[in-house]
Amino acid sequence: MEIIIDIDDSVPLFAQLIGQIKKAVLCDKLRPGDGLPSIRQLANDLNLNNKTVAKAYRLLERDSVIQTKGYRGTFVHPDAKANSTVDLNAWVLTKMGETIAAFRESGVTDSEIRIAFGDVMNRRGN
Amino acid sequence: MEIIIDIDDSVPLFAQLIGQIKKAVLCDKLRPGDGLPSIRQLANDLNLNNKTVAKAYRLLERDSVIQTKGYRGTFVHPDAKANSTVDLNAWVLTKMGETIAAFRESGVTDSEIRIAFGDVMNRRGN
DNA sequence: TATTGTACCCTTACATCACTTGGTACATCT
DNA sequence: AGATGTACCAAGTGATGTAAGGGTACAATA
Repeated sequence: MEIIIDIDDSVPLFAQLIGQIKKAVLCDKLRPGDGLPSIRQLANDLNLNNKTVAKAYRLLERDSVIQTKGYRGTFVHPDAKANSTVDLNAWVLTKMGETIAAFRESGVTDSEIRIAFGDVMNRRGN
Repeated sequence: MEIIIDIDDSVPLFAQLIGQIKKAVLCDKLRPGDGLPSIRQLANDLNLNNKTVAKAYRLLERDSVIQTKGYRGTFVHPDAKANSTVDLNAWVLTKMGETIAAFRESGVTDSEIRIAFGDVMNRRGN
């Protein structure tokens, strides 16, 4: 598995990692059940921080592209290929767009929309 | 009509102005048809910038609390009292809260929500 | 004991936006 | 001429978020 990370790319490092792994899955370079490098090892290989790799892995597991089996390591999810094409962000983008469009049509200022957004996001921690 | 603006208050100046005028309407210190000071004059009286007062007036007119009659000045809206209690932001806050709650329950990261929000807001200027 | 994923602390750099102020200009009315 | 609301471009300050890094620690496994 070859992974290339470009520090100068505007795309965040963790996002690049996610993209590379998803692409590897789609190209059958990574097959369900295959083992992935440990967080620390991959971070060392790519000269990244553990936290950065851990973040990528966390997001990939949430999307069911990979599967972490505790202390035994991390593996490619059985349905990885299908889940690599699913873009959760697309649905979020659509839904968010509808909501904001409704606000704007009601005459709500962009400024007020931003304030409301900030309030809601801060009212409950992640 | 007495208006008190506190520079050291964390509440934005234009928001303070809006609040004061709405309160004056609710207390019958301002009645429908009453004339309001011109933007420039009020800005001068309160030691504010024209733009700040203009912004407050613009928002107040959007909410039908006041009515600008071109070059003849600005007046209190006939339904000002009713419209002063209506809080557009409340509806925005609720709707926004529902949308974000749906995202969170789907496992979407706060980070991703913010990115989607930023994308949508920037995709179409106000 | 070494390694696994995970969690928490704090810090840095960078970007974005809200708010405010400044100045200038316009068409319209009195 | 003077006043009205409105529009445009520009700038600085402060707050806040992301991304990334450093460091340390934990329980569970081989």
